[in-house]
Amino acid sequence: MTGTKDARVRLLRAAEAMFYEQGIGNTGIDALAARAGVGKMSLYRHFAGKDELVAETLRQRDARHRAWLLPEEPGDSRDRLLGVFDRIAEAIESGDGTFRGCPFVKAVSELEDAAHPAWAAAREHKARLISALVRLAAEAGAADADRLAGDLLVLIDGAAVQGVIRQDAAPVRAARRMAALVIDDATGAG
Amino acid sequence: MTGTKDARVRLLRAAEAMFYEQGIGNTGIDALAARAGVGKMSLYRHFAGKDELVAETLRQRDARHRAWLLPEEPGDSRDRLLGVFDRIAEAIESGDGTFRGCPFVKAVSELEDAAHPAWAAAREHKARLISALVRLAAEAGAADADRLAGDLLVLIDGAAVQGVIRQDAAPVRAARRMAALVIDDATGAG
DNA sequence: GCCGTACGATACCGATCTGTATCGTACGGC
DNA sequence: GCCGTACGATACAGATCGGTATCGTACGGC
Repeated sequence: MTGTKDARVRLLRAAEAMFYEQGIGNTGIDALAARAGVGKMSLYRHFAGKDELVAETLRQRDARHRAWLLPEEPGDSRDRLLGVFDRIAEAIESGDGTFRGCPFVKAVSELEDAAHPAWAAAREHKARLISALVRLAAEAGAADADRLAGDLLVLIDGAAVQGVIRQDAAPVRAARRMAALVIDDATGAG
Repeated sequence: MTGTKDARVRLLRAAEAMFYEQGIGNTGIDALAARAGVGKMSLYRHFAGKDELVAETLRQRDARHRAWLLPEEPGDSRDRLLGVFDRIAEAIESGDGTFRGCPFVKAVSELEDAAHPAWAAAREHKARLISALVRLAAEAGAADADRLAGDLLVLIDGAAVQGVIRQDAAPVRAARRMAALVIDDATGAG
């Protein structure tokens, strides 16, 4: 390996940013390698091709994205569940038009072929996110934790999509309100 | 005009289908003209370019899409609002993997540039859909019809996105349940 | 019956795409 | 100190992209 940060991680970093900012189809291999400061052939030395790079990018992002939405912090389970919407609202308000929605939804939406490896990565991410939500829902005392987690994921994705189309956090706050309603309904709180 | 159905409408029909099925970026001009049974030059006789064709396709789809989600039918306003989710669930269950989510969300998600004419078309569609929802929400007796309509749109888009990723109508039914909860909460029903 | 025009077909343009081949080179393990 | 290897750079291949130019033609208005 060279003294530089390893071509592989530089490629993954550049790919993650460019795929998210400009779209996967609109990001060429040459531009990607250039931004990574890497020879084009290094891409094909480390990945089978662009599709595999896309999938690996999402796989790497999975844990980070979940940690961002549900950081490990002490606190009430209900607050942590609602915190997801605060993270999204912050991203919309602080980022100067940088927010482009859930990276996994975005990727899947661009890659029509459900057999694309990115689809598997996206589904795996959503499954793991659901697992985390189920755990918190159970901690919060939900009668049906699975159901509550599924409900929350609908609200999360809805909030992200609406937040993108209108560049506004208002729909996210609406989702947060509904989330509180649904949580309280599921936990028998008032 | 020739005896055929007018090149313009054939192009719009083919474009709408292909853009939705395979994505905008993945649909080439040549393939599009071929599927429309039209010479390639006819496309540029009727539209300024591909971008304008994309936008016009969405503009044409707007009214049809809203009529599909909220058909003009007699009946309780609350039922009509909830019917939106039944339409989506039907589309997922009947279509053999054909459902790919809201066409406007899909287009916007693929076209990064917010200045693309398709963005304006998508926003206009969502605005008109909101107006229709506000009207029904008011009819249903919502204290704050604007707020209820916004909430419902979050649920609608969330349902569509989740329905696509998992090819399953379960998230749509979850959204419908939440919609009922939110409507009753807003109208003081129980 | 003639003329204008919208048409389908096709060849072409320059740009860009993914992926490959081939360099010279600089660094690390032994 | 030498050798293997991972590297950056670059040229190239074959395909496809959006868009233009140029045909011959068939139809409708008058």
